[in-house]
Amino acid sequence: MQDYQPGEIEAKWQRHWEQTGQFTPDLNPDRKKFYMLTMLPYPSGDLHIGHWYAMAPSDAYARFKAMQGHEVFFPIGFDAFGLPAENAAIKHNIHPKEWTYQNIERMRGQLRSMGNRFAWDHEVISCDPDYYKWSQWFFLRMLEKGLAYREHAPVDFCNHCQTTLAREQVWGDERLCERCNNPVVKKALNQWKLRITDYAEELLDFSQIEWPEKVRLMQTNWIGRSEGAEFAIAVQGHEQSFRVFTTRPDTVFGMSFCVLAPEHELVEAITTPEQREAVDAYRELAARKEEIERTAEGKEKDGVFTGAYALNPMNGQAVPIWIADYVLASYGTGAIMAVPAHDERDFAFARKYGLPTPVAVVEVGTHDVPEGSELEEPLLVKENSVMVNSDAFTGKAWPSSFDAVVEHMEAAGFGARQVNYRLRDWLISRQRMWGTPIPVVYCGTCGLQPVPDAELPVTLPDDAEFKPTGESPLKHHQGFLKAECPKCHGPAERETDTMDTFICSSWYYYAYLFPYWQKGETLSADSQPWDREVMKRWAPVDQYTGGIEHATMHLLYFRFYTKVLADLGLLSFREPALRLYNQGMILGEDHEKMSKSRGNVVNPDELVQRYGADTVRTYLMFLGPWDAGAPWNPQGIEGAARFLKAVWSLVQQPLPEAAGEAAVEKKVQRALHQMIQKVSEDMAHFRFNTAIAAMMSFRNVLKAEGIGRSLMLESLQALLRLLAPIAPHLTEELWQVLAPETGSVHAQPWPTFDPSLTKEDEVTIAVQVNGKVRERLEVPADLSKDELEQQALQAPRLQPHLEGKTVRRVIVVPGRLVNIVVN
RNA sequence: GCCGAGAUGGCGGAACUGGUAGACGCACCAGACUCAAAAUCUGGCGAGGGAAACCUCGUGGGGGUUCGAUUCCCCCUCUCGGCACCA
Repeated sequence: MQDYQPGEIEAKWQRHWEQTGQFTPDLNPDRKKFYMLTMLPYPSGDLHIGHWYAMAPSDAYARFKAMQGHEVFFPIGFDAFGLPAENAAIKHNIHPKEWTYQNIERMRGQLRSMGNRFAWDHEVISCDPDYYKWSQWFFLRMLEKGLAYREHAPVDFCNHCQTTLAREQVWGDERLCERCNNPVVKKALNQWKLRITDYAEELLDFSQIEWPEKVRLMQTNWIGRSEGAEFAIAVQGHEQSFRVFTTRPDTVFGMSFCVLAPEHELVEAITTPEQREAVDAYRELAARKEEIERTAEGKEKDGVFTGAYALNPMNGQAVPIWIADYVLASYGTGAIMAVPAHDERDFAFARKYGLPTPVAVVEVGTHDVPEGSELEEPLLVKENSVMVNSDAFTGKAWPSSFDAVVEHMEAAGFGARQVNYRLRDWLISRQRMWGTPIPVVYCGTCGLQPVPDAELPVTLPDDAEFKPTGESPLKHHQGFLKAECPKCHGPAERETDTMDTFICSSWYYYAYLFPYWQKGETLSADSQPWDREVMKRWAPVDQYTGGIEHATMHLLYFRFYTKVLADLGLLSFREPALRLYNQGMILGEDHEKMSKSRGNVVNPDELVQRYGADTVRTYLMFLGPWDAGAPWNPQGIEGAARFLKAVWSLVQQPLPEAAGEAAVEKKVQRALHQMIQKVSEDMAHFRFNTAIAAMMSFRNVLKAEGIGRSLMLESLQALLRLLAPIAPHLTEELWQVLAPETGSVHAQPWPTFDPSLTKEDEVTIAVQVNGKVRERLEVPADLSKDELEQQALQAPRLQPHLEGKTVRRVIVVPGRLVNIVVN
């Protein structure tokens, strides 16, 4: 018998599968299609065990679906733009393109060693001009529709990476850059944004997709919808008024002051001469605070009185207008009505500055309405609140209190119902070179002009100079910079900002179906980015897999993009992926996140060298539930290796010659059908760990003496087919031993089970006395309830526990247990 | 602070709809094979008590519902993830 040599057989089958084109889908299949997608990797240079943990189980699922009769498309590509390439360029004096393609070449080999059924001939690399030409084309369409716009506004800027960042890329309390972990600062710049907020409402609707609750929740919170009212407040003695947003219009009679954000446009006009100095000083400080790193400083609220008064539109009462930086310029209207009696922040502010805290709502059923001055903490009631001290509205209870006030505002014409979102428009400008150029030019005469479609793509120069200035080399590359105005043909300057790389990954799953579509062809506004018929047949993605860390970034952007593309008339559906599964994270041996500095990184290449890809795959899937992630155990992999070796020897051994023993065969057959059932159910739900456990158990059953030739053959064939998605090479090699005439194991149908054969004919019944197991009885599975009760009551080992006691009750659960209640 | 997930042997984990807790694997112990080791095979393996039969305890802690709770309810502790002055 030959030894199991994974190195040889794995390389052999990988070559064979690719040469025979087994994994290239038929785009016009006569069977049901299945688009399986795993998040595309960034070509950092080395495949990490985390890539394996994400991709090998995805592959197993794709293979499982294929064996179940689907035409499966499981593509792969590279998210190839990004900052690391530029950093490498500066450090090693190599063009980012060169660095990136070298890495891709290396990672292709590593990815192939995994044995995945990737459709390599559909590979897409996002830094290829034939790819980003379409990113630019989409951008131009969005520009026409007003979905892309340029704005001068304060944005988050990372000094280390020398670029702006989207809100989603700024992390944590300390507001750190997602990439380099340095604190970001605020900077006012001209920046390109996409109107994702136009889609806020639709993005909250998950009814068309089956996504994990966790992601839906995170996206919902991120979008942050709140219902309320917006209304105008006049400034006493001024023409101007300002608008405020509130979720509690029913508390409007409790307004005792107003607060404007320091940047609010009205501050200048309404500040009185006496307050001018204090207000200016505060505004300056607030502005600096945004520039200075916003480290964890005390969160005590402070502010300054403007000297002006606002008139409560409900009753004409004058209240002071303050400025304070706890009111954000970027949310709502940048101004609030402060109702300190019913809001924690307003309360703290009011107490600090001695402002009144009048009560406007109380809990239903309150007899004595408290005096505002007596409050020790704000009165936070909503669902069970009733309005008090509120003129004609007194006595109105939630939720009609809300409606009554809003209806009054609408009738009187100073306010209306309003929905606000925390979601901000997507800032896509990056001051980096290694990204998709934004296809616009700036002309001294004509201003901003889009690059004509026929001139796409605007390509990156191959000869840019990389200096450690931190600035994008595009800014100094005359060949790139100089352009002709498409309108007046005078001299113009190209936009040097590039697009956020999340733009590339927002539509890559469509590009996979048509890699480098219309390569080299001239475009126009009427170009078609894909074959509509094939797109209709294959998209959207049936199953997407990837890490949860993208919940409010990529996973939000790509839903948004699909909706935009649908509105551009390019797609006939509005969600990119019907089902999503988020795998967990593989941790180091020390239960900590893997990192070079901790020295707990596991190198997959070494493991493949030592154990073979099949063993690595099997172990990764056996570790635990896929969505939970698990720590790596260097010894644990031995278990997977032993199991595969055992399967190897089991199949390589000569089949038994002697006839089977009926009793043994019955047991083995039952175990076989139970295994098929269990593995089928588990695979369908990504429960690879228990599927593998079931196969291990079955292999233990196959050790029994007395299994006849045909049952052994049937058992091994079933086992190989069930194991094929997990250990594709080993099973392929062994399949050629058992059934070479049928071709590849991966082309075999998934085994089916006979439910009648999974049933046990004898069961173990636990017999309890007062809930404690005292005996276990082997009885026929179909034994009647009464007989079961009788047998249980008579069981000899139970008698000492029944002696001298009265049987009060007997609970019989057929097939499970008998519980005798005595006292 | 708010929202979400979780806590089971030495370790990773399993357990249907409330019904025998610890499947499967790792580690460990003993035995077989071997001159020996590795590999492989066989058996054992939650804790405590007992010569044994067995008994008691045991799924983060406390309480509750139930004949019966890892599973349901209430309170608490800890861990992880997300958000964070969002009016």
